[in-house]
Amino acid sequence: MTEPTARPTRAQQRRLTEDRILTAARQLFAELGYDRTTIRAVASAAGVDAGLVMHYFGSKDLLFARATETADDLGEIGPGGATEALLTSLGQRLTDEPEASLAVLRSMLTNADAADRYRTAAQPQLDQLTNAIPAPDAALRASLLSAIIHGVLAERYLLRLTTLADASPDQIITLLRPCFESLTTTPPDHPA
Amino acid sequence: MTEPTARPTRAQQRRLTEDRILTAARQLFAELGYDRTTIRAVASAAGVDAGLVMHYFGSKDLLFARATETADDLGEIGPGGATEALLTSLGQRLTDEPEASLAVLRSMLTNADAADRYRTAAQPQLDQLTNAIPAPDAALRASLLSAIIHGVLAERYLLRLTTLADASPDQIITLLRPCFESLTTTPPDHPA
DNA sequence: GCGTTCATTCTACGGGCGTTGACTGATGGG
DNA sequence: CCCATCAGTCAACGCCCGTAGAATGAACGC
Repeated sequence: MTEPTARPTRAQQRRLTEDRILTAARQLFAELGYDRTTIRAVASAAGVDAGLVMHYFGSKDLLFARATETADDLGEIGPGGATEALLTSLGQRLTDEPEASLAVLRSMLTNADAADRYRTAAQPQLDQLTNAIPAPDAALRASLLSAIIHGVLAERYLLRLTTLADASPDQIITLLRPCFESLTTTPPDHPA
Repeated sequence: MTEPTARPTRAQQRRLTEDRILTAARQLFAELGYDRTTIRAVASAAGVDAGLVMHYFGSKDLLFARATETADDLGEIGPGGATEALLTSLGQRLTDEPEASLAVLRSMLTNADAADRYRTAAQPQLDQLTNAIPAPDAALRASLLSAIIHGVLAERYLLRLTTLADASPDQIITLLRPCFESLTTTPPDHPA
């Protein structure tokens, strides 16, 4: 009987190496942004040669696309449940921010392709959110909510405004709840 | 009598050229961010040689610092007037966003040095805002307000999320007012 | 066992970058 | 009128980047 951990098959090895590369890439893209992240740096962080990264991923752009593939979903949004769905999602992203999400966030701003890719990927979620908001300007409200969430994440993780970086997710969520509520619900009509 | 527009003195000429360079730099930094903006591109947009830009500004970093010098002030904030002060300032920036401000916004999110410089520059305003908020967690509230504003500006001008890019300042401000109010005022106590 | 596939490395290229310093020619003060 | 000053150009540097392709040696199918 062969040791189970003995020698990885070639396919396993390949998958392992690709994963190491992707992990390193996510970390560096998140930390430095697209431009300042070099293939050589990714390779060396993953303990391989730059040529291998090219061989496996084809180009820096493709590596970036693979590294930032992400499927953060809001899940089902019941009617009126938009606020809680958003707060839950935000809470998660404030607790353990996945590197990939940060990489997207940072790189959207420097890489036009990343921005496009993000726009396309985020549209369904934005639509879903829009549908959950009972207001004529639901689409704009949804955009504002998205902007607020990104703003908070950006200042916490990218800009590292200390007050915001040190705050607990609970504090932030408590303060933001009324905000989200006012945007997800139409105020009772009382004209002029 | 000499023609007033005849021949600019050497000092005038210098000032004019520096201005052309700074304008071009602001535009490019805002559009492309720090890394993708090259001195050569700035120079050619200003109609001069790259060497001249170095000669006048010393380095790319210094050029960036000069191009993004900005003094957007909130003005005096009376007690309880924080919401209106913020909305007014936001309204202005939604109407005619100056290039310099966009350059800062884009670059601070993608360049660590720019982020540092911004943090320092913005601290006084953040403090001012903090002092205008009557709550124990005023500092965090101020940070959140700043995050919201930046989030909205970023998605409107940098990411160009269409819904947000097309909306009128008034619409945005109307939707955001309750948000700002909930963050600048402590809700009436009603424990447990 | 053998030939092939494939993970991985090495070397090298062309290009663009920030930056430098020598150069040129107009300007302007004494 | 002359000479120092200064706006502005030009060519070159060293560096690092993304990328290509040949070389190597172990893993694997037959």
